[in-house]
Amino acid sequence: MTLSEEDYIKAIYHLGKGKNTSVSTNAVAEQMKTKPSSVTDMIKKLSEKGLVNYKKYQGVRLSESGERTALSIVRKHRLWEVFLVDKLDFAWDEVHDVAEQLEHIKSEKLIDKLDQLLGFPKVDPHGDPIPSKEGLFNKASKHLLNEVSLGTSGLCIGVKDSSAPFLKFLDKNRIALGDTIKVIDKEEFDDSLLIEINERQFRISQQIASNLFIQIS
Amino acid sequence: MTLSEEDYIKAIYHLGKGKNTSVSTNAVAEQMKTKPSSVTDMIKKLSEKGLVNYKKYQGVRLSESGERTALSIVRKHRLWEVFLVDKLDFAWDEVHDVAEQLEHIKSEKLIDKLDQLLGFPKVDPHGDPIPSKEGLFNKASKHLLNEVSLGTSGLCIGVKDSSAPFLKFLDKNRIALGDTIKVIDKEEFDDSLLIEINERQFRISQQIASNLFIQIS
DNA sequence: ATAAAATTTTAGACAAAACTAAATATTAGT
DNA sequence: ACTAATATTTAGTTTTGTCTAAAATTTTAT
Repeated sequence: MTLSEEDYIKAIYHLGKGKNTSVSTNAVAEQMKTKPSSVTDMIKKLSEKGLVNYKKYQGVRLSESGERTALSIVRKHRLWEVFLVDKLDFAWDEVHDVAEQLEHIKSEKLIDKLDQLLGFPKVDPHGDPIPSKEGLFNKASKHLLNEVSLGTSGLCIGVKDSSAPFLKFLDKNRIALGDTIKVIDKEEFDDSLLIEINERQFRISQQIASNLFIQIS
Repeated sequence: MTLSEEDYIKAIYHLGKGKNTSVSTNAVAEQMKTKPSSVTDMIKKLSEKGLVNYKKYQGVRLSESGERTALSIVRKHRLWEVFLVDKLDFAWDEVHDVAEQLEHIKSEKLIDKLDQLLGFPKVDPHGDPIPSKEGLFNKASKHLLNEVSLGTSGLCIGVKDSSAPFLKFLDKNRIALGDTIKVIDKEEFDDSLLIEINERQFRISQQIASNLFIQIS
């Protein structure tokens, strides 16, 4: 597997996850910041290698083996993120680009030992689950904050958007994974929420709420 | 810098280090396991970028900036080796290939933090010095075991050949860095040595001796 | 000193992964 | 159902790093 092939597999995985449908050429092109024609070329190659199922004009879908490959890359990415935060004191908004490079390192032993060093973590610094070696997830039930009913409280366990600007916003507002969040009130006009975290009450917009996962107590 | 450019810079560095002379195209080709014509092409590119000094038919030599680049790669390689051995329990004969990949990861912060995590080591698991961020070495005086005079004793501080077979041989014979070695006798016929390590006396060939560095007490 | 041998460079090609422009297929709007 | 708009693929180039074969230069050996 070349670096580029791995990037495509990961892109197709992320675009297709959840939905049970195939991924369009254009969507992959946008994700990969490349042109649709380049995507077609690469998809053909991946298809010949049996990593994706592809019929002209019908989009792509990962095959069994493509899925395994994707999960192994995601596993590596997330373990490296944990390493960067737990062992090297990176902030959670600084890890993405480095993990993006580290995920391509080829050594099964390296990843097994890293997993061990980190104490077999189940989630990465953004609360995303780390697939096991066998490609299995912790399917913990989690809810977007903007979708839970008024009065609900729960543990903040993850973010949907893990871009640096959003994570920095959370830091600035002292919202961290592990905090208990309670939804006090909802404003009908703009769907903003009044929430309580550690005795503090404040208002967050719908955009913020729709990117925070909580586990309902 | 592409991956390939970095590999060439490193190869030229290793071939030229010590000697104060330029490196031949053929030598680089052999080291890189590629053809001389490919080397010529790459050298031209590196020369345009100011990383090497090159005149047709006269071999190459790293420029100031090429040297800095090489040292930064060597620093990364050796720090990762320490990480693999100290933190992930790799054996010293298993680290090379993985470090070869890790050395290309681009993040200054990553390397600084790694250095800190490891306690600012001065040498890698094979006893090779780790350049500082500024590209400075610990120029500890070390001697090849086959070159010291009879009766000399000292600390085993490094290996010249760090290939897996040689390192495995040392493990099997319970010779490790940090051991005190004394040269008891030398056989004129084949230049083999009778040495003493931890009360044990045994004979090693000239080939072995010429790949062990000691620091004379 | 010069011919033979070895080394190095040039020229021309190829594979991977990207691109642009043009052609083709699908989807959507009326 | 048919046309317009959109999405996708094809064809033909480009760039990077490699290769082979041939030409040029340097070194070695008589």
